[in-house]
Formats: sequence, C-alpha cells, structure tokens
Amino acid sequence: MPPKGPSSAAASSPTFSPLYRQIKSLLLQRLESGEWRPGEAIPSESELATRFSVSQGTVRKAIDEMAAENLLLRRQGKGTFVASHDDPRAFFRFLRLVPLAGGIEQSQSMPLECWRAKAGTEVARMLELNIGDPINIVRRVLQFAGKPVVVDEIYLPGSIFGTVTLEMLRDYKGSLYSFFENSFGIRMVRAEERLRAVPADRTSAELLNVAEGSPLLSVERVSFSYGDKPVEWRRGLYSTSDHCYFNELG
Amino acid sequence: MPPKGPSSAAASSPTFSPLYRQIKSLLLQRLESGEWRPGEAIPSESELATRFSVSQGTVRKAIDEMAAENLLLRRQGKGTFVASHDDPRAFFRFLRLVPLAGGIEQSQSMPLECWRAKAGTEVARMLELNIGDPINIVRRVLQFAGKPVVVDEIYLPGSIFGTVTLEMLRDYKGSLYSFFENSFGIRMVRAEERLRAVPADRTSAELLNVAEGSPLLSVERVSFSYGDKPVEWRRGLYSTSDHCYFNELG
DNA sequence: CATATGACGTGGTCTAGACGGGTTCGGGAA
DNA sequence: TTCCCGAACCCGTCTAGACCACGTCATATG
Repeated sequence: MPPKGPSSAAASSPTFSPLYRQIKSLLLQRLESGEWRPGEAIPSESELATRFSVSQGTVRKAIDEMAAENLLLRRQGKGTFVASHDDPRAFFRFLRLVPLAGGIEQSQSMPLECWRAKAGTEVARMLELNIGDPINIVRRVLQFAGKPVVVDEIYLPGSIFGTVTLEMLRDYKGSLYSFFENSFGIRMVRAEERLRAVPADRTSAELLNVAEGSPLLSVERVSFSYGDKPVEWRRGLYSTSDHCYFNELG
Repeated sequence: MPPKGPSSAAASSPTFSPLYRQIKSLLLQRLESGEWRPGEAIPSESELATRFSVSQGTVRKAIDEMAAENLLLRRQGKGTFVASHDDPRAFFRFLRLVPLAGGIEQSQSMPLECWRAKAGTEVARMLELNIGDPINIVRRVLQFAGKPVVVDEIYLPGSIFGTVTLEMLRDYKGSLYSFFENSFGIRMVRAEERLRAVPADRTSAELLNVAEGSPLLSVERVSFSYGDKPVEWRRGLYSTSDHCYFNELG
C-alpha cells in the first residue's frame, strides 16, 4: 500500500492537521465521552492502527503526545491506560507543597463546610458560567503531620457536579480530585495557578494557627477537564512557615 | 543492513540504554563542551545519522527529546538550533510574573550592587561549592512599567563566572541569562524554585515602595546548566500588589 | 501441589525509504 | 534589472517490517 498521508486532498487546507493529530483528536473524543474510563486500558496500538486504517507508528505518535500531556499512561508489556488521580504519581502534580525540612509527609483533608449557592460575577467568569447558575462551595483545611497548613475555598459548577455534601467529602478516602473522578466521572487534566503574598484575615489566621496579618501564600487555581473546560475554581491560603511551594522551570 | 540495536552485546546489562539515548548523550556532550554554541545550527539529521552510523529516525528521536527539554529548537526547512536565552520565547520560561490586570509589560533590570565574596554554608551547599570559595553577589531591582516589583540577590560561583562588575551588568541590554550566555558561555537549562510568603524587611520595603512588614512573595531559585550543574542561586522578593506568579500544572 | 517453561500480547526500539512542506538561493525569463 | 521558478536542502509525516523487553497465563514438569 502506498503511503496515504494528507496527500492530494486536504493538504495545505486552512484546517489541515497531520494524520497523527487527527487520530489524537479521535482518541480525545473517546476519553471525553467516557468510553474509556480512568484507570482502564485503551485498545492496543496495533488494534487502533487497524481500526483507524493507519500505520502503528502513526497511532504511536498520537499516543506519545497524549502520554506527554499526562492523559495516558504507557506500561510496557501491559498496555496503555487512561491516566487517573487514583495513581499516587498524580498527587504531587497538583499539590506543590513540600516540607522545608525535607522528607515527605502525608496530607489529610478536613472538610469544614459545604453548601450550594449561586455564582457571582467572579466565579461565573472563571468557570464560564452565567451569573446566578448553581454552584457548590466547599471550605476545608489541609493538614500535614497533624498541623493545619492550607485553608481552601473551592467552587464547583452545579451543572456537572450536581450536589456535593459534607458527608460525601468526609467519607471519601483519597484526594479531592480522586473523589471527583470516581464520584462524578470528572477528571482534572490541567490547571492554572496564580500566586500572591497576602496578609492573613481573621478566620484564616485562626484556622491556620498564625497571627492575623501575617503573610500567607495565596494560590488561586482554575482546573480544566478534557477539552480545556474549566470545572473548578479554588483559592487556597498556604502557611509557609514550615512548607514551601515547589516549582520546576524547564 | 540488519537492525543492530542493542542486540547481542550490552543487552540487559545494568548500564544499558537504548541507542537513541546514547546518541542524545553524545549530543549533550557536544553542547556541554561548547562545540555548538547557543543560537547556532547543529548538523542536519541525515548528517548526524551517517556520522553516528544510525538511522535518521534514531537521531530524530534523540533530538525530539532534547527539543522537548528546550535544549534544542527545530525549525522546519532551516535546521535544528541550540536553544538560546536571546530568543524572546525563553524570557517568560524563567520569569513567571504577569500583571494582574492582564496584558504584557516589558521588564527592566536595575543593578544596584555587585561584589565578590566568599561562599557561606548555605550558598556553598546550594551551588555545590566549598565554604570560602569565591562567589559573585549581585543585587538588583526589576521594574515593570517603571515601577519596582522585584528585588533580587544573586549568587554566582567565581570559579566559572570569573569576576562580574556592575558596569558589565549596566551596559548589557537584555536579560540576565542572556548576559551569562553571551559573556561567559554559560547557559541556564533548568531551575528549581521554592516559594514562600514573608514579611518585607526594611531595605526591601523601601526599594519596592511598600510598607515594612507587608507580605512579599519570596522566590528562592537554583539554576542548573548542562549536566544538572548548579550555577546560580538567587532569592527574589516579589511585590504582588499588581502582579502575580503564574504557573501551569500539567 | 508448587514451580519452571514457554507461548503470546503488549509497548519499546530501530531501520529503510518515500513523500510533503518550508527555506534559501541562483539562474533564466520578462 | 527585476521577478519568478525550480533545485537543493532542511525538518515533518507516514509506512512497513523486524526484533527486543516486559508481563501474563496456561501448561508441563518436578
């Protein structure tokens, strides 16, 4: 069979994209539709190749890109799997807090409140909602080695999360994103964070056991699911007396 | 010619690495030795393939990885180039500060002091030096739109930088890393940052035009050159009233 | 029953060759 | 002289097929 490629047709068209990117789009659709769920294996490279009528190398290149974006996880000898927040490796991708003293600590989430409300202007803009749309708001404290280090306020669109209750949060063992994934089928893929230094307000100071007005690290985050759809906005206040936010610049 | 690969010899040896990684190592050596300088083009894929007696695809895979690490820059039709901090794209990789209001601002570096000293315990540990080794210390202010936003203290090993003077810094137009690259042939490849919120000390507060004790973002950075060699340690205090530290979590 | 052994399916590596698309430059046509 | 077009060279894409390394599982063997 002669190479087909993007020859004759569609070449140099304004919407042209190479074959492997078209394959990637198809795979992304499958992920987004939930046809393959987090943790599950997707079909083998050779099967996908025959199914899409392309060579194995083309499928491989599509999967390579998706693996580089942490959407898929390749395991030699076993197969290719949909990435999941249940995987311990995924934990530290979204929580960049490390102890100043070194070592690794286990974190524990302590939900405080959880209620339903209507989106204000800021939350609506961040989550691409209309003002007044139903949202869930969660307030929680994150502890390291038994000491409170982070106080979070988390906003989730009601349209896709339905109703979240304090009980559900307290009962779930594991990270919040793992909870979202298993309870609502929503997988966080990417996030943008904006960091500032701010003085502690009264209530946060009490929760974190620091003096009112002392410097805290403010971390505002928008998380995106498949297709760059924003599905979470949160603001965290980090006490950085014993921990720091670690970041790697490539 | 039959595929050679890692067959027969060296397979499953403890120090085994695939061919394309060996090629990558060879290319890294060339970069490290300065045989190919930043901004220059490296030999074409086909020439490297014949030179190393491997297929072009193997060279391609080695270069792909290095391009993903921002060590090389591919340009279709032109060639493959050694990444350089002169490239405007490299600017924002190492300065994650963006205006809160949006938009893009030009930054300007204002060197304040520059002197030679001996490494203390902390700097020596960070830069893998011996205590007492000569170092250069630079203090500077970074302005955005004419307003001071960052005050930096920068430590550079004297063994590789020689002596840096205030005049050199003031005369150079461009980023600091661009200066290091062009004046000393040292290219920063990677960096680790640790962020905390701290109260402003007296001198920093004056330089940044904020109240003493007000919250500042402390950013400690170790920068690495080729071969993960630490070649810079710095601490910056960021005023985050009009700017924030932007980070993307993949 | 417990443990080797080997077949089989998976991703990982490598090769060889073809063609597409971007860039540059020189030579021929207007 | 100016402009256009093709050659030459680069990276980008795609194919086809080979073999390797890893993991699993059924089966044979003690």
